[in-house]
Amino acid sequence: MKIVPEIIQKLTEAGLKITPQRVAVMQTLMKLKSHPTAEELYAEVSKTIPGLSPTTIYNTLDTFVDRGLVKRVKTDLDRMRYDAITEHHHHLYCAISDRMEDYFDPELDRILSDYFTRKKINGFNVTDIRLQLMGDFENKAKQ
Amino acid sequence: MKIVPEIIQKLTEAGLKITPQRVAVMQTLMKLKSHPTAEELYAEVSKTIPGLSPTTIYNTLDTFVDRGLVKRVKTDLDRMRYDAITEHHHHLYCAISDRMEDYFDPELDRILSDYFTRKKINGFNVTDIRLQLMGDFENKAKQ
DNA sequence: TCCCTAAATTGTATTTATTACAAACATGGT
DNA sequence: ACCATGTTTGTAATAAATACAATTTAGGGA
Repeated sequence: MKIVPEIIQKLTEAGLKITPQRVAVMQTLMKLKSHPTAEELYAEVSKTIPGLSPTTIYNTLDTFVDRGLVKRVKTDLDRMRYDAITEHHHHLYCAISDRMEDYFDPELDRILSDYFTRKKINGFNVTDIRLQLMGDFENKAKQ
Repeated sequence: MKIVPEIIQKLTEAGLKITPQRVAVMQTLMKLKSHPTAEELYAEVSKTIPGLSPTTIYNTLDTFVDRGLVKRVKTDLDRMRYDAITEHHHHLYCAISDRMEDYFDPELDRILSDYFTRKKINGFNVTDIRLQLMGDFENKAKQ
Protein backbone atom coordinates (compact mmCIF):
# COMPACT_ATOMS: atom_id res chain seq x y z
CA MET A 1 0.00 0.00 0.00
CA LYS A 2 3.04 2.26 0.06
CA ILE A 3 2.45 2.83 -3.63
CA VAL A 4 -0.27 5.35 -2.84
CA PRO A 5 2.08 8.35 -2.71
CA GLU A 6 3.45 7.27 -6.06
CA ILE A 7 -0.07 7.15 -7.47
CA ILE A 8 -0.87 10.56 -6.06
CA GLN A 9 2.23 11.91 -7.73
CA LYS A 10 1.23 10.35 -11.05
CA LEU A 11 -2.23 11.85 -10.89
CA THR A 12 -0.96 15.25 -9.86
CA GLU A 13 1.60 15.30 -12.65
CA ALA A 14 -1.18 14.47 -15.06
CA GLY A 15 -3.14 17.46 -13.78
CA LEU A 16 -5.86 15.37 -12.21
CA LYS A 17 -7.58 15.81 -8.90
CA ILE A 18 -6.90 13.19 -6.30
CA THR A 19 -10.04 11.25 -5.53
CA PRO A 20 -10.42 8.00 -3.63
CA GLN A 21 -11.97 6.45 -6.74
CA ARG A 22 -9.05 7.32 -8.95
CA VAL A 23 -6.48 6.20 -6.43
CA ALA A 24 -8.30 2.91 -5.93
CA VAL A 25 -8.70 2.28 -9.64
CA MET A 26 -5.04 2.95 -10.31
CA GLN A 27 -4.00 0.91 -7.31
CA THR A 28 -6.06 -2.04 -8.45
CA LEU A 29 -4.81 -1.78 -12.01
CA MET A 30 -1.22 -1.81 -10.78
CA LYS A 31 -1.88 -4.70 -8.47
CA LEU A 32 -3.66 -6.89 -10.99
CA LYS A 33 -1.42 -8.14 -13.72
CA SER A 34 -4.31 -9.67 -15.57
CA HIS A 35 -5.24 -6.78 -17.84
CA PRO A 36 -8.68 -6.58 -16.30
CA THR A 37 -11.83 -5.48 -18.04
CA ALA A 38 -13.84 -2.53 -16.76
CA GLU A 39 -16.24 -4.97 -15.18
CA GLU A 40 -13.52 -6.84 -13.33
CA LEU A 41 -12.13 -3.56 -12.11
CA TYR A 42 -15.55 -2.52 -10.93
CA ALA A 43 -15.89 -5.69 -8.90
CA GLU A 44 -12.45 -5.30 -7.38
CA VAL A 45 -12.55 -1.59 -6.67
CA SER A 46 -16.04 -1.89 -5.18
CA LYS A 47 -14.50 -3.84 -2.30
CA THR A 48 -12.64 -0.69 -1.32
CA ILE A 49 -15.25 1.85 -2.33
CA PRO A 50 -18.68 0.35 -1.69
CA GLY A 51 -20.93 2.94 -3.34
CA LEU A 52 -18.90 3.00 -6.53
CA SER A 53 -20.71 3.57 -9.79
CA PRO A 54 -19.78 1.59 -12.90
CA THR A 55 -19.84 4.86 -14.79
CA THR A 56 -16.98 6.08 -12.65
CA ILE A 57 -14.89 3.14 -13.76
CA TYR A 58 -15.46 4.03 -17.39
CA ASN A 59 -14.89 7.73 -16.81
CA THR A 60 -11.77 7.12 -14.81
CA LEU A 61 -10.29 4.71 -17.32
CA ASP A 62 -11.03 7.07 -20.19
CA THR A 63 -9.35 9.89 -18.32
CA PHE A 64 -6.33 7.74 -17.51
CA VAL A 65 -6.01 6.67 -21.13
CA ASP A 66 -6.28 10.30 -22.25
CA ARG A 67 -3.47 11.29 -19.96
CA GLY A 68 -1.35 8.33 -20.94
CA LEU A 69 -1.42 6.73 -17.49
CA VAL A 70 -3.07 3.58 -18.76
CA LYS A 71 -3.19 1.69 -22.02
CA ARG A 72 -6.07 -0.05 -23.65
CA VAL A 73 -5.48 -3.60 -24.79
CA LYS A 74 -7.73 -5.68 -26.93
CA THR A 75 -7.45 -9.25 -28.01
CA ASP A 76 -9.19 -10.76 -30.99
CA LEU A 77 -11.54 -12.55 -28.70
CA ASP A 78 -13.04 -10.42 -26.04
CA ARG A 79 -13.78 -6.98 -24.79
CA MET A 80 -11.63 -4.04 -23.85
CA ARG A 81 -8.94 -4.52 -21.24
CA TYR A 82 -6.70 -2.08 -19.43
CA ASP A 83 -3.07 -2.10 -18.46
CA ALA A 84 -1.34 0.23 -16.03
CA ILE A 85 2.11 -0.59 -17.34
CA THR A 86 3.02 2.21 -19.67
CA GLU A 87 6.60 1.08 -20.02
CA HIS A 88 7.09 -0.37 -23.47
CA HIS A 89 6.18 -4.02 -23.67
CA HIS A 90 4.42 -6.66 -25.71
CA HIS A 91 1.83 -9.30 -24.99
CA LEU A 92 1.70 -13.04 -24.89
CA TYR A 93 -1.78 -14.25 -25.65
CA CYS A 94 -3.43 -17.63 -25.74
CA ALA A 95 -6.74 -17.51 -27.59
CA ILE A 96 -7.88 -20.82 -26.18
CA SER A 97 -7.62 -19.90 -22.53
CA ASP A 98 -8.09 -16.18 -23.22
CA ARG A 99 -5.10 -15.53 -21.05
CA MET A 100 -2.79 -12.60 -21.56
CA GLU A 101 0.57 -11.76 -20.05
CA ASP A 102 3.06 -8.98 -20.44
CA TYR A 103 6.27 -9.60 -22.27
CA PHE A 104 9.35 -7.42 -21.93
CA ASP A 105 12.23 -7.85 -24.32
CA PRO A 106 14.65 -4.94 -24.78
CA GLU A 107 16.78 -6.95 -27.19
CA LEU A 108 13.78 -7.49 -29.44
CA ASP A 109 12.85 -3.84 -29.15
CA ARG A 110 16.32 -2.89 -30.29
CA ILE A 111 16.12 -5.21 -33.29
CA LEU A 112 12.74 -3.85 -34.31
CA SER A 113 13.74 -0.28 -33.75
CA ASP A 114 16.86 -0.77 -35.89
CA TYR A 115 14.82 -2.48 -38.55
CA PHE A 116 12.28 0.30 -38.89
CA THR A 117 14.92 2.99 -38.79
CA ARG A 118 16.42 1.36 -41.82
CA LYS A 119 13.24 0.28 -43.54
CA LYS A 120 10.79 3.04 -44.32
CA ILE A 121 7.16 2.25 -44.97
CA ASN A 122 5.71 4.21 -47.82
CA GLY A 123 3.23 6.76 -46.57
CA PHE A 124 3.36 5.71 -42.95
CA ASN A 125 5.32 7.06 -40.07
CA VAL A 126 5.84 4.48 -37.30
CA THR A 127 5.64 5.76 -33.75
CA ASP A 128 5.14 2.58 -31.78
CA ILE A 129 5.64 -1.12 -32.39
CA ARG A 130 3.42 -3.60 -30.59
CA LEU A 131 3.69 -7.34 -30.80
CA GLN A 132 1.08 -9.85 -29.92
CA LEU A 133 2.67 -13.25 -29.54
CA MET A 134 0.01 -15.87 -30.01
CA GLY A 135 0.54 -19.31 -28.59
CA ASP A 136 0.02 -21.61 -25.66
CA PHE A 137 0.97 -21.28 -22.05
CA GLU A 138 2.57 -24.39 -20.66
CA ASN A 139 0.03 -24.52 -17.86
CA LYS A 140 1.76 -22.57 -15.17
CA ALA A 141 -0.99 -21.83 -12.66
CA LYS A 142 -3.25 -19.47 -14.54
CA GLN A 143 -2.50 -15.81 -13.96
CA MET B 1 -16.66 -11.21 -60.21
CA LYS B 2 -14.62 -14.07 -61.55
CA ILE B 3 -13.52 -14.71 -57.99
CA VAL B 4 -16.79 -16.48 -57.26
CA PRO B 5 -15.54 -19.92 -58.33
CA GLU B 6 -12.56 -19.38 -56.08
CA ILE B 7 -14.86 -18.56 -53.18
CA ILE B 8 -16.98 -21.63 -53.87
CA GLN B 9 -13.86 -23.73 -53.77
CA LYS B 10 -12.79 -22.18 -50.47
CA LEU B 11 -16.15 -22.83 -48.89
CA THR B 12 -16.31 -26.36 -50.21
CA GLU B 13 -12.82 -27.16 -48.95
CA ALA B 14 -13.87 -25.87 -45.57
CA GLY B 15 -16.81 -28.27 -45.60
CA LEU B 16 -19.41 -25.52 -45.82
CA LYS B 17 -22.51 -25.39 -47.92
CA ILE B 18 -22.58 -22.82 -50.66
CA THR B 19 -25.20 -20.19 -49.97
CA PRO B 20 -25.68 -16.81 -51.64
CA GLN B 21 -25.18 -15.15 -48.25
CA ARG B 22 -21.84 -16.79 -47.64
CA VAL B 23 -20.58 -16.12 -51.11
CA ALA B 24 -21.63 -12.49 -50.88
CA VAL B 25 -20.06 -12.00 -47.45
CA MET B 26 -16.78 -13.52 -48.57
CA GLN B 27 -16.84 -11.58 -51.80
CA THR B 28 -17.41 -8.32 -49.99
CA LEU B 29 -14.71 -9.06 -47.45
CA MET B 30 -12.22 -9.78 -50.21
CA LYS B 31 -13.21 -6.67 -52.10
CA LEU B 32 -13.04 -4.29 -49.15
CA LYS B 33 -9.57 -3.74 -47.85
CA SER B 34 -10.82 -1.71 -44.95
CA HIS B 35 -11.19 -4.46 -42.37
CA PRO B 36 -14.90 -3.79 -42.08
CA THR B 37 -17.02 -4.25 -39.01
CA ALA B 38 -20.00 -6.59 -39.03
CA GLU B 39 -22.24 -3.60 -39.42
CA GLU B 40 -20.36 -2.26 -42.43
CA LEU B 41 -20.50 -5.70 -43.98
CA TYR B 42 -24.20 -5.87 -43.34
CA ALA B 43 -24.73 -2.58 -45.16
CA GLU B 44 -22.60 -3.63 -48.08
CA VAL B 45 -23.85 -7.19 -48.46
CA SER B 46 -27.46 -6.03 -48.14
CA LYS B 47 -27.08 -4.31 -51.50
CA THR B 48 -26.66 -7.73 -53.08
CA ILE B 49 -28.99 -9.66 -50.80
CA PRO B 50 -31.87 -7.39 -49.84
CA GLY B 51 -33.59 -9.52 -47.20
CA LEU B 52 -30.38 -10.21 -45.34
CA SER B 53 -30.52 -10.56 -41.58
CA PRO B 54 -27.79 -9.05 -39.41
CA THR B 55 -27.71 -12.31 -37.53
CA THR B 56 -26.57 -14.00 -40.71
CA ILE B 57 -23.57 -11.70 -40.88
CA TYR B 58 -22.56 -12.65 -37.37
CA ASN B 59 -23.20 -16.34 -37.94
CA THR B 60 -21.34 -16.33 -41.21
CA LEU B 61 -18.36 -14.48 -39.83
CA ASP B 62 -18.18 -16.77 -36.82
CA THR B 63 -18.28 -19.76 -39.11
CA PHE B 64 -15.58 -18.32 -41.36
CA VAL B 65 -13.36 -17.57 -38.39
CA ASP B 66 -13.90 -21.10 -37.05
CA ARG B 67 -12.82 -22.56 -40.35
CA GLY B 68 -9.88 -20.23 -40.67
CA LEU B 69 -11.19 -18.45 -43.75
CA VAL B 70 -11.26 -15.08 -42.04
CA LYS B 71 -9.41 -13.43 -39.21
CA ARG B 72 -10.68 -11.17 -36.50
CA VAL B 73 -8.81 -7.94 -36.01
CA LYS B 74 -9.20 -5.56 -33.16
CA THR B 75 -7.65 -2.24 -32.49
CA ASP B 76 -7.40 -0.64 -29.12
CA LEU B 77 -10.05 1.79 -30.12
CA ASP B 78 -13.09 0.28 -31.62
CA ARG B 79 -15.18 -2.78 -32.23
CA MET B 80 -14.44 -6.05 -33.93
CA ARG B 81 -13.26 -6.05 -37.50
CA TYR B 82 -12.77 -8.80 -40.03
CA ASP B 83 -10.13 -9.54 -42.59
CA ALA B 84 -10.32 -12.05 -45.42
CA ILE B 85 -6.58 -12.12 -45.92
CA THR B 86 -5.35 -15.18 -44.13
CA GLU B 87 -1.87 -14.94 -45.54
CA HIS B 88 0.50 -13.83 -42.79
CA HIS B 89 0.64 -10.09 -42.42
CA HIS B 90 0.71 -7.23 -39.96
CA HIS B 91 -1.23 -4.04 -39.51
CA LEU B 92 -0.53 -0.36 -39.76
CA TYR B 93 -2.84 1.56 -37.52
CA CYS B 94 -3.44 5.21 -36.84
CA ALA B 95 -5.40 5.76 -33.65
CA ILE B 96 -6.30 9.31 -34.55
CA SER B 97 -8.01 8.57 -37.84
CA ASP B 98 -8.92 5.03 -36.79
CA ARG B 99 -7.56 3.84 -40.08
CA MET B 100 -6.01 0.43 -40.55
CA GLU B 101 -4.06 -1.05 -43.41
CA ASP B 102 -2.38 -4.35 -44.09
CA TYR B 103 1.36 -4.60 -44.03
CA PHE B 104 3.32 -7.39 -45.64
CA ASP B 105 7.00 -7.78 -44.93
CA PRO B 106 8.61 -11.16 -45.51
CA GLU B 107 12.01 -9.85 -44.49
CA LEU B 108 10.65 -8.77 -41.13
CA ASP B 109 8.89 -12.09 -40.74
CA ARG B 110 12.15 -13.87 -41.32
CA ILE B 111 13.93 -11.76 -38.73
CA LEU B 112 11.21 -12.35 -36.15
CA SER B 113 10.98 -16.01 -36.90
CA ASP B 114 14.75 -16.39 -36.52
CA TYR B 115 14.68 -14.43 -33.30
CA PHE B 116 12.02 -16.55 -31.66
CA THR B 117 13.60 -19.77 -32.85
CA ARG B 118 16.69 -18.71 -30.98
CA LYS B 119 15.03 -17.02 -28.00
CA LYS B 120 12.68 -19.19 -26.02
CA ILE B 121 10.07 -17.64 -23.78
CA ASN B 122 9.72 -19.39 -20.48
CA GLY B 123 6.42 -21.22 -20.26
CA PHE B 124 5.09 -20.01 -23.57
CA ASN B 125 5.09 -21.59 -26.95
CA VAL B 126 4.83 -19.06 -29.79
CA THR B 127 2.70 -20.05 -32.76
CA ASP B 128 2.07 -16.71 -34.42
CA ILE B 129 3.64 -13.27 -34.33
CA ARG B 130 1.49 -10.25 -35.00
CA LEU B 131 2.66 -6.70 -35.17
CA GLN B 132 0.60 -3.60 -34.87
CA LEU B 133 2.55 -0.66 -36.13
CA MET B 134 1.10 2.47 -34.63
CA GLY B 135 1.68 5.77 -36.33
CA ASP B 136 0.39 8.30 -38.80
CA PHE B 137 -0.57 7.97 -42.41
CA GLU B 138 0.85 10.70 -44.59
CA ASN B 139 -2.60 11.52 -45.87
CA LYS B 140 -2.74 9.44 -48.98
CA ALA B 141 -6.41 9.53 -49.90
CA LYS B 142 -7.96 7.52 -47.16
CA GLN B 143 -8.35 3.89 -48.06
C1' DT C 1 -9.45 27.63 7.69
C1' DC C 2 -13.33 28.44 4.95
C1' DC C 3 -15.34 29.22 0.48
C1' DC C 4 -16.01 28.91 -4.19
C1' DT C 5 -15.55 27.09 -8.65
C1' DA C 6 -14.33 23.72 -11.58
C1' DA C 7 -14.00 19.05 -11.81
C1' DA C 8 -15.54 14.49 -10.53
C1' DT C 9 -18.99 11.15 -9.26
C1' DT C 10 -23.39 9.17 -9.29
C1' DG C 11 -27.61 7.00 -11.05
C1' DT C 12 -30.71 6.54 -14.45
C1' DA C 13 -31.86 6.02 -18.97
C1' DT C 14 -30.15 4.95 -23.60
C1' DT C 15 -27.68 3.36 -27.21
C1' DT C 16 -25.27 -0.08 -29.61
C1' DA C 17 -23.10 -4.50 -30.52
C1' DT C 18 -23.74 -9.11 -30.09
C1' DT C 19 -25.99 -13.51 -28.89
C1' DA C 20 -29.89 -16.94 -28.11
C1' DC C 21 -33.31 -19.43 -29.98
C1' DA C 22 -37.02 -21.49 -32.49
C1' DA C 23 -39.25 -21.62 -36.85
C1' DA C 24 -38.78 -21.59 -41.78
C1' DC C 25 -35.94 -22.59 -45.54
C1' DA C 26 -32.27 -24.19 -48.77
C1' DT C 27 -28.37 -27.16 -49.93
C1' DG C 28 -26.32 -31.17 -51.63
C1' DG C 29 -25.87 -36.14 -51.25
C1' DT C 30 -28.59 -40.29 -52.29
C1' DA D 1 -36.79 -35.50 -56.76
C1' DC D 2 -36.41 -36.28 -51.82
C1' DC D 3 -34.74 -35.90 -47.37
C1' DA D 4 -31.75 -34.90 -43.61
C1' DT D 5 -28.92 -31.64 -42.09
C1' DG D 6 -27.12 -27.31 -42.09
C1' DT D 7 -28.38 -22.43 -42.78
C1' DT D 8 -31.00 -18.29 -42.49
C1' DT D 9 -34.27 -15.42 -40.49
C1' DG D 10 -36.61 -12.50 -37.05
C1' DT D 11 -37.55 -11.49 -32.64
C1' DA D 12 -36.26 -11.00 -28.26
C1' DA D 13 -32.73 -10.84 -24.82
C1' DT D 14 -28.13 -9.71 -23.03
C1' DA D 15 -24.27 -7.04 -22.23
C1' DA D 16 -21.04 -3.31 -22.73
C1' DA D 17 -20.52 1.27 -23.02
C1' DT D 18 -22.21 6.11 -23.20
C1' DA D 19 -25.05 10.40 -22.37
C1' DC D 20 -26.59 13.44 -19.28
C1' DA D 21 -28.41 16.05 -15.43
C1' DA D 22 -28.05 16.35 -10.57
C1' DT D 23 -25.18 16.04 -6.69
C1' DT D 24 -20.94 15.99 -4.44
C1' DT D 25 -16.03 16.79 -3.78
C1' DA D 26 -11.20 18.56 -4.31
C1' DG D 27 -8.09 21.99 -3.77
C1' DG D 28 -6.55 26.80 -4.73
C1' DG D 29 -7.30 31.58 -3.18
C1' DA D 30 -9.16 34.84 0.24
